[in-house]
Amino acid sequence: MSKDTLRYYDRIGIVTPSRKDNRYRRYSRDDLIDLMNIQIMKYADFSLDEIKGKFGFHRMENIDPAYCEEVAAFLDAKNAETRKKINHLNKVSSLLNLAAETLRDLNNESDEQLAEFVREIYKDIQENEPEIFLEGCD
Amino acid sequence: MSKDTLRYYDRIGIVTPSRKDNRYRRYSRDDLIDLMNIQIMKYADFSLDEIKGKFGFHRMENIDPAYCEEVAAFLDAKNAETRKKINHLNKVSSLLNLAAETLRDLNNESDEQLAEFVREIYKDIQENEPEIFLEGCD
DNA sequence: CTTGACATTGGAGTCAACTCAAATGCTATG
DNA sequence: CATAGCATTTGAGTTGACTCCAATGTCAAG
Repeated sequence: MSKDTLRYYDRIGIVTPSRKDNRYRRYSRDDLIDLMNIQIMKYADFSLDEIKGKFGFHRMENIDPAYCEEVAAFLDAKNAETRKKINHLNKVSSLLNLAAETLRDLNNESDEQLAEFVREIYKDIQENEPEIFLEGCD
Repeated sequence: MSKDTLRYYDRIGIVTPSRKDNRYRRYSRDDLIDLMNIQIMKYADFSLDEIKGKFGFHRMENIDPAYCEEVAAFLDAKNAETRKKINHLNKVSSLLNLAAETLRDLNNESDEQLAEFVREIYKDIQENEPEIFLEGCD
């Protein structure tokens, strides 16, 4: 992580190292553990806001089962989201495959296949835009 | 798409509808096809910049094979990227699973499993940050 | 004690893709 | 012909996670 990033995290209160009397930042072992956890969380696509809410985990004295369950549920939600993204990307990958194939081998029947697939995807897109009216559209 | 989005696309030159003498925008059939293609491209995670470069495809008179191959190669590159993302997200999903499980069932052996997996991921992260020196780090 | 290389701060800039606001123009309806 | 409800424009604001800058402070080596 860059210095600027660390200063930024300090500013927004995500990792606040202690200061000596010279005002220089000093990162404790626990701070470093926090930072490593943050890297992992970012890898898992958590926003800094989400991270800020959920993690004081190296102070492991107070393992409140209710809190654990809460966090677990949060992770589950994130996982559902993640699986949705994977689904989306799998479709994208198929689409790109088909499109490249079609481009390379024109007047193939893959043309119609591609068109069909695009229609599928178009339905997906429209589902995410509920209040669009199709009357008079063609 | 919102009006503002359409105006924005016009501004940046992605879809430029014709104007009547009243200066109102008028979208032709081809414009609409462009817009639909753009929706598909966005679904496939192309940036507007990428879209701007690569698409005049409804004017299908000039099917230059060399150009087709170029675009196909571009799609292939995008696909490789997409597969990488899928890979990443699959790992994330496993991680979230393991983490939730571990949280729900503490002092289980899944704890060590999780730790191992996190170490794996940490390697991944470090590979993307080549010039970090580990001397003296623990 | 000077110098160079760090550290500190507040504040501004960056990116993409919109989104919003204010001032003004056009048009269909009563 | 007044009015409502659209359209137009320029230009600024939004978001998240940094990134950069200038002005200043601190420290270790020579």
